[in-house]
Amino acid sequence: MANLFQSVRGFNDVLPPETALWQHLQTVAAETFAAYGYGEIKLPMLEHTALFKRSIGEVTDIVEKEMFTFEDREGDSLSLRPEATASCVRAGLENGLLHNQQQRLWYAGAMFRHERPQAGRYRQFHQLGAEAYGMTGPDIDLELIALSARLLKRLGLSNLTLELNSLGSSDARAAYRAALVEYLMRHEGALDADSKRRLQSNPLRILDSKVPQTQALLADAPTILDALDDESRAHFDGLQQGLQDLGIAFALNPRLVRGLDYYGRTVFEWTTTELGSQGTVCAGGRYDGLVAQLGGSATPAVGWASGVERLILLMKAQGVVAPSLAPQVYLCSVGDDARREAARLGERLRDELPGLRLTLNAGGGKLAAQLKRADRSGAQVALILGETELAAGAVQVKSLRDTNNTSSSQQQTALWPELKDRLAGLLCASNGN
RNA sequence: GUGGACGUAGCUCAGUUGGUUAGAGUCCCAGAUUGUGAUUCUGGUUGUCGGGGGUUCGAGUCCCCUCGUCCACCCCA
Repeated sequence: MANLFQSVRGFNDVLPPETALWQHLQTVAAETFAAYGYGEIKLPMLEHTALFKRSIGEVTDIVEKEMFTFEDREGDSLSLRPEATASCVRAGLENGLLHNQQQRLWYAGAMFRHERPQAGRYRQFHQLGAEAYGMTGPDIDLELIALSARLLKRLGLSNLTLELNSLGSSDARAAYRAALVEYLMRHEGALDADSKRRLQSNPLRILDSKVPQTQALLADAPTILDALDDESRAHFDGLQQGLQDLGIAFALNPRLVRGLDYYGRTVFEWTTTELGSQGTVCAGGRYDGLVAQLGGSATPAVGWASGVERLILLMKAQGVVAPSLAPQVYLCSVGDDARREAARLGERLRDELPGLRLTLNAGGGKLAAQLKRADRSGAQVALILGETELAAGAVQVKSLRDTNNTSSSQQQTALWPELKDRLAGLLCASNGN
């Protein structure tokens, strides 16, 4: 054990039964995206490093110190994607998806960031995301938030807070940034070291500092919502109106900013207090400038991404149970002839009932041992095929779960042709939960 | 990247101020009726005490290094 290989730090295996939750999440997400007319886009995990520098921003933490970057055999600098929005825009431009048209896209996949691992934060992690292109008004911002709200709800999650802010136009943001810097400079002595450093590199990030002293200082700082330009103001008002129309509760948070440079106007986050310091479960916003910045014609865009591991963690914390993938039927056999017939019977039942989950006993064992495996497998019923049953063309159908039934209903003999109907009834019953 | 806690059978954990062949529960396997599980009883398997080095007559217990997990910071989904 000690000598075995270990996985790379922060790169985790996901095992059954947890994978059932992942499958459930994937299914619900695909259905929800489809319900809003979003099409799935599959994007590569590796891109030219320059794409991320250009989109996310040279001086962001992600680009400066968190990317898995390396040279390939030709000497090109490549990076494992730290997020998918840049790839999505690149793919949209490269495939002509963004030229004078609207697009609604979603993606799911692994992302890579070289951070110190922690629960809910891994070096390889997974995101689900949605992006919409070519729509300027707040209606599409609203749609994306409603979509995220529906997804979270359908996953069975609750106690989440939607935080909302607007970063305004780039001009308004620049003006606000200057005002904020000016204010903070006047109180520079009271700033923590990190914030002082950010004063130069990325002053807006000071807004979400956790240092109490800095927080106190920010209480009297100018707020970005007061600095909004008229157009952004109207856009933001429209979005809030829409959220009220749809009954989606939100909390305005003028300190909500993003770590990626391309965001402007609407930004939002779904947060929870049940996941320790990794409380953001879904986040996004508008990035109208990015398409042009990556070489396309000016194209408005909005999107969000959600951390799958965090969603799974929260689902577990809130007791969400995935539909069971455990076998419904476990087929036991006694004796060589019966074993061979059982294999045939198993295949036939799977032919007749395509949704059936049937485990065929393998590796021999006495009947007692086989039934023990049947029980542990989670199956509803065990089928027993021994020499007597083989001769009669029948099996014993033994219920493993109904404890309060009479013994006669717990085990009955059924002829092979009857099995399809017997098990079909079982399928309906167990799909219900 | 910074600070802290932790790392003992597959799993959950106990191992007193360093002292002989390292324990429990669970799981797994076998038996307790010859073809009947989940309950019960009996027996059995499993560990280089995360890895490496050091101190010591003696280290799971102390020291150093290293790897990993977790928490907070940081960052963000």
